Amino acid sequence: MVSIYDIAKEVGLSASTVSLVLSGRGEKMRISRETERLILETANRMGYIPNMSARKLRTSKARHIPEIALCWSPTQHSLFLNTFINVLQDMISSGEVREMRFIILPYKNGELEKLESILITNYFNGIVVPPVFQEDIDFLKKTNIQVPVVALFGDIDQYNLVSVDNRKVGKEVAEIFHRHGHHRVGIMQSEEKKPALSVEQRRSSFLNTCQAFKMEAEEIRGNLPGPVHNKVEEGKILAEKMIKDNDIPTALFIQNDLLAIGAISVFSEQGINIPEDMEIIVYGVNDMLEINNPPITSISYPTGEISRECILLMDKALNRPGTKPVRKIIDTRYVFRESCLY
Amino acid sequence: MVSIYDIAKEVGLSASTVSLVLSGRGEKMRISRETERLILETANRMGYIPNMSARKLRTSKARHIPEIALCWSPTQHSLFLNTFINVLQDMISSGEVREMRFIILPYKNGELEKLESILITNYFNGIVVPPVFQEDIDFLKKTNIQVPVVALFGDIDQYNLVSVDNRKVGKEVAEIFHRHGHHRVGIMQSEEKKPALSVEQRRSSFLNTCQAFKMEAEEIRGNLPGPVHNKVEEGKILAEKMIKDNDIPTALFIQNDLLAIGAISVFSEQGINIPEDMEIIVYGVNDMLEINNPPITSISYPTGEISRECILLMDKALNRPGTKPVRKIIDTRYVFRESCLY
DNA sequence: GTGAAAGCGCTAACAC
DNA sequence: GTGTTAGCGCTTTCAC
Repeated sequence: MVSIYDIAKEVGLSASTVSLVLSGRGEKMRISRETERLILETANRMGYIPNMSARKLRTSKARHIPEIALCWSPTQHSLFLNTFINVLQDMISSGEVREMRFIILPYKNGELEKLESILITNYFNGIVVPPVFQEDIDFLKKTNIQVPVVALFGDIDQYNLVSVDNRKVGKEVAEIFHRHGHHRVGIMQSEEKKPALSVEQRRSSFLNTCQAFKMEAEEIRGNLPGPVHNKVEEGKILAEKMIKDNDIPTALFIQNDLLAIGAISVFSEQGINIPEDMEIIVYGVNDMLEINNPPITSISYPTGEISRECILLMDKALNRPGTKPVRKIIDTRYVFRESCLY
Repeated sequence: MVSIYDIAKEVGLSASTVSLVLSGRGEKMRISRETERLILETANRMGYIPNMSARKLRTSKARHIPEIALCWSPTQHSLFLNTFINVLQDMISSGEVREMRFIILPYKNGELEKLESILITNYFNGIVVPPVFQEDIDFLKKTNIQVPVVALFGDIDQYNLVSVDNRKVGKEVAEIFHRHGHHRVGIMQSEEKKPALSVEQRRSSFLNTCQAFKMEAEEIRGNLPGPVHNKVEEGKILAEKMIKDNDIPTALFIQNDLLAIGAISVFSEQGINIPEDMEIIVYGVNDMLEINNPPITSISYPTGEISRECILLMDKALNRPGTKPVRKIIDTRYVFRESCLY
């Protein structure tokens, strides 16, 4: 990497002159226009990029602001990151937690491992990571990270955890359906090559509980015409298949809000009455569910609280490094509406 | 701020011993258990937080990775940030642009100024900022930022710009309505204390064009019962007001997807036929619009392209600092559906 | 087992 | 106008 010394050598001047010019104070310090031009040009030609670590180290009179890596995968719910940022700002400006900065480290589901070299360099004061696949969890388990880690999913002993209890959600939905006297229920989720582990946990727990209650439980599956990027569309396709196969359970658990919106629109078109013919509970949050006719019962991932607890935990971990990891399970929020009353 | 020297002095040992212990290599270097415990405890008690700038500077054999500030306000569309991250990852891993890291700097609409001290310290290799209110633009205009800046909105001569032409959108929608022979049209937007400047630009341009075409244009306004956080709900309220006042134009431009979903659900309940009684064009993107009955014509903010161009521009600016700022205007994407055919 | 010292890239005070 | 020098906080080599 090219430093100001390289530039200085190249143009036959001292590093301080180069520094002066590059930080835009050449004029003020009365560096000659010719020198200035030469330095700028050379820096440009040599592809100079200032090393912010050096600059910060040299000039910061104030304290160092902790830098936290925020590993992010595309399948996180889009609302989550926005919420996280809002909550962060509120908590910092209210003085509830110390100032900290989040650096985005993108990764793809199942490929968290690719960030290994970055994460183990210890170039961050902390790490926030929502693992999605088992591979990501396995990677975290086996990797020895020296800085505080807050995971947003997964069973990893050595790190802090803020999460929801997905198994409990699956179980509870089945219990509600059982309490309502259903004998034939269904569960619908997106047909991805590989589902997120959280989806899988809710699913298996739902199915197991149904079995325990002797309810016939069916998984809604459909052959999709190639990859479907649009979950609303996918919901429609799955619902159409149900109807075609005359496979209509009396209660349905839909694992995604967009999927639900698509499916429900088909049900209402096809004259399936909700909740009379079929009760519906949706995991996810979407204003649409509320204004649907009838309004749809939903269980939502508490983005605000998760963000809040995550930031709180990171703050504590920064202040008291080496303390035992904390596991914080946040309750999901049930909003009972007409599609499936309590 | 407390450094390893402070700790060393406190425990009466040398900085290198402290460093060894704190970086978890005490065992390997056969530091005594007692010393180790003492150092750890003292560091904890004194609130030691490692200075990553110093660590990076000292240990990085590799080149410095540019650090870009990403100013983010809560009103940015939630999908945008996710898209940005995905696009970023693709572009970096494909080698299209150099590696760079984004640091999130949250700000509230109109309060970008509060980031001034951070932004002018030059602690970042670049800055990406989507200003929302005029105050934010004014702040950027008057502030002398030394590093490359890519703005995602606003007329600011000295910085790069990647944006859409909001005025053109407003004008074009009015033109479509005129071409379809409408005489009485309407525009609906969220009743916020203070609208984003982009919304305002589309609005005034729409209204001006309507006037030029001698179309009667009406702004849909409603007294909301207190603050409405839910835009779908707000859309319903506004639509209900239209119906109550018997104020139904033959063509309507709705400036937000969620607003539209709420409004349209009311229209269809109340027997207003789309497009026969009223044509509708929506600014925004939502899978819902596509599966509505009838499907809704929409104009979407091209998050992917904007992200792409923004990252491309930043990459160029890093490689060639001091080159003239570029203004890149991206076309919005029209998807004509039944609610208003081309 | 622990300490001394060098040096990462940069800025700024001061010297000339 | 430009150069010399010290030092930001940390890690690491080498010495003892």
